Amino acid sequence: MQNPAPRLGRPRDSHIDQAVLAAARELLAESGYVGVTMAATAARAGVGKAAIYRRFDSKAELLFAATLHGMDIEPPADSGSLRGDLRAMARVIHERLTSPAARQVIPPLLAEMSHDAELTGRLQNTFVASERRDLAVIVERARKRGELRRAPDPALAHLLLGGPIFLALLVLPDPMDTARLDAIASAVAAGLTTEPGDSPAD
Amino acid sequence: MQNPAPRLGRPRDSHIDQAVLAAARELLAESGYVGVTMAATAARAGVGKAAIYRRFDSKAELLFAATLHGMDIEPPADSGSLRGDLRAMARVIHERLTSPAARQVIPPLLAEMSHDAELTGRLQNTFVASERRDLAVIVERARKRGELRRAPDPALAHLLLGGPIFLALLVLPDPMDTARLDAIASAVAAGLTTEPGDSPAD
Amino acid sequence: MQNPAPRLGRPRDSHIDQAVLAAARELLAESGYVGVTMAATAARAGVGKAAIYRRFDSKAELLFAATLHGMDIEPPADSGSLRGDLRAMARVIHERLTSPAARQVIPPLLAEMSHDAELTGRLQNTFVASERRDLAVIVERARKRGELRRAPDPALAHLLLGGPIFLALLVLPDPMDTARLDAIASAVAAGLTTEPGDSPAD
Amino acid sequence: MQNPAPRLGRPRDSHIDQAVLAAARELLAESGYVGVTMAATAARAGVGKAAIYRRFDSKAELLFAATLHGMDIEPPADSGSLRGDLRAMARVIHERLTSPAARQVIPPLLAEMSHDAELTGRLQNTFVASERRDLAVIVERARKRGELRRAPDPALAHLLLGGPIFLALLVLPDPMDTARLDAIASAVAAGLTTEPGDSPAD
DNA sequence: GAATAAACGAGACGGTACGTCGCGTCTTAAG
DNA sequence: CTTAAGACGCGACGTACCGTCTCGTTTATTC
Repeated sequence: MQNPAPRLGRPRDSHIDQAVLAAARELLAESGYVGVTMAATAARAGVGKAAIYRRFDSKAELLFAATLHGMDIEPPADSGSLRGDLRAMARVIHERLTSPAARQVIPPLLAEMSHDAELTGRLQNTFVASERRDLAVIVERARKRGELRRAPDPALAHLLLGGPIFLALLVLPDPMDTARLDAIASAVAAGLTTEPGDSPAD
Repeated sequence: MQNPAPRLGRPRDSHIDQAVLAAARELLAESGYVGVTMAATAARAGVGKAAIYRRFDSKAELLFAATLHGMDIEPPADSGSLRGDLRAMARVIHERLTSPAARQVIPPLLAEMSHDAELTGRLQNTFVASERRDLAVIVERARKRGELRRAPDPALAHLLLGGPIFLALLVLPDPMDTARLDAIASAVAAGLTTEPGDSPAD
Repeated sequence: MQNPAPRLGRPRDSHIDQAVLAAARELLAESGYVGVTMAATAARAGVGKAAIYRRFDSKAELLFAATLHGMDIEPPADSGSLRGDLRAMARVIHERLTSPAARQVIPPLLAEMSHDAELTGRLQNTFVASERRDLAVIVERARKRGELRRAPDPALAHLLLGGPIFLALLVLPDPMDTARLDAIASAVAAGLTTEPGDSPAD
Repeated sequence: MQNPAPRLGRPRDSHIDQAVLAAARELLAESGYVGVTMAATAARAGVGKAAIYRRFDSKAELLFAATLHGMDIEPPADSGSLRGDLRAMARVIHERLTSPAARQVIPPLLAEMSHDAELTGRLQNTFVASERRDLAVIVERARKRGELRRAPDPALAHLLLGGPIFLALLVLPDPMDTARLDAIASAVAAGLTTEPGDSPAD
């Protein structure tokens, strides 16, 4: 995305924003990430290519905005237990990652990250930051509940919970079922609950 | 890669295999995945493009072969405990994923997977299958040792252990340190050890 | 150019006319015809693009107005001989065509003529018509003087005198010197003086 | 055009040369210079754009090659008189300039000359140089015949004869008829025959 | 040893997306 | 109604890269 606030001259037509994003989503669904073309998107939206490039610096930014931007996750409700909270959280994370659009778009965007710092920031912000924030809440809740003696690093919790989902999305052929999702959440809950010193050998 | 066995005519020059792979690795280090060009690779190797395409079906296959192929992981030694085995395994997985070449190459290859079934198989075989096999050994060992009452699904173990490492590689800016790697392994060990029914709410 | 006479609402700011033309001339000198951009001209003049298009229909019209319009040639003084008159006329024509601005602008405008009838008319009026008129005067003067038995077609005279100057401007690398200009005028004078039937073979 | 002589690798397909030039000529006839598009030319020729750019540096070079290149004028036959030779020469020049393709292409190419030195050379070579050469022959023939005491500068002769034709082509609406062409040639013959000192006032 | 078959270096080829740029029009708010 | 600013539709440009094909040449195996 680009700078949002000019106050002089003709203002951006917000209908175009919507038309472009919609066109991009349609083409993505029809032809996949590679099949989405700036020219085709412009044509589908009834818009000039320049109008797109005025809003998005690149195809990657466009498709990010069309699919992932604003897909905020809701703050997790208190289920009464750490494990319950993690299960809910796992489902939320999973859901967000496995929408058809997201499945199409995430791998190429991850590939783009190496040459696009701005996109990198955007992706990290969308996924990592918000999820860590929510996990911090969950973990703190568990500590207050007495399930945890000390609240572990939310970043660790995020890796433990989100990592398996992420890996499954990217390299496994078939989507995960709820049972497996719950098994992951349970294992993470157990892993977080057990103190580092609890195990016999260290 | 392609079929290896014609027996007529001039045989393949095996020097070329090496020269091409070396050239690809050099260019990858210099310019990143996108910067690697088949033409440049051929030129650098002192070779025609056809000689490359005779060996590799596509740029993706070439770079896979140049960086990831044959990077087999050694079967994990018995450390005496599940947690110790997982720590060793975590380090092995991490090491393999974070070589400079692998970091450059993995994201684009993941993106390529959607339109290249052969590559998909190759990647899954290299990463998922071998790691699952090794984890199966580890888990079975722990069961025999008495650490686990029932051996959990190796696929689950793989997701739990490999997922966090994978996620960190792809979306986090900085590499993981050993402490975090160990923390992950410990948490996974605890998660696997705790029976599903042990927790109060299920 | 466009219709000059609105009488309602805010009157045109005549400072803008000058600023635009000056900006166009500056940019023309700096960057040549192609390098002149409507946007850049507007910016240089401190003016909106609309203010330019309100005055000129196109880039071609603008640059015509900025460089050639009003460049009227003075009626030729009587030098006492056809040859003298033609020499004076040749210099006038040459001078008008070889100002730096004119050299930059004439070839593109000639190219534009094929798709712009209005511009065609303007150019023909500026160059052909006025020069023919003046040549008609010169030729008629020569007839009265007795140098010519019959006044030849002024259009022919114009082609004979203006053509060589034009050709030199467009395709020759270096500008013409006065000697050559005089030689051309002399030859044309001789050519017009000699009756068609004077030559042996016809 | 570009360098003609590689001896390694796959040779240029000369069918493509012809197909591209033919396509360019067709499109030129259908849509005019501006209407000719590199993409359309490629499509029409059943060829990739790169194959065109490999042969021609720019649209201007392509259209030059498609219309004017190789349009050499034949050496003028001896008609027995300077005037006859000039008439023949005038017709040859006129004919070359007024083919439909040439009429379309010459004005834009003249406009391109200012930013394309190579094209400038090509055009000067095609038109100026060859015509001067032929005129030198004609003038020398006339001198030997005794029609001229001294052979005038062929460059001057070229300006006098070619200039009017050129001017008529570029700025006059309608094509010239043969009568006018002959009148020009006659006038030039007379102009060249008359010695500079013959006229009363110098 | 000649014939065959394939590999080889070089680079042309078809195709196609990219991002940029300019033109001339349109849309604001301000005057 | 004019102005400054600048967004808009359109569409061409020239570049780049992919993966394939075509040369002429080289190098083994097979007849």
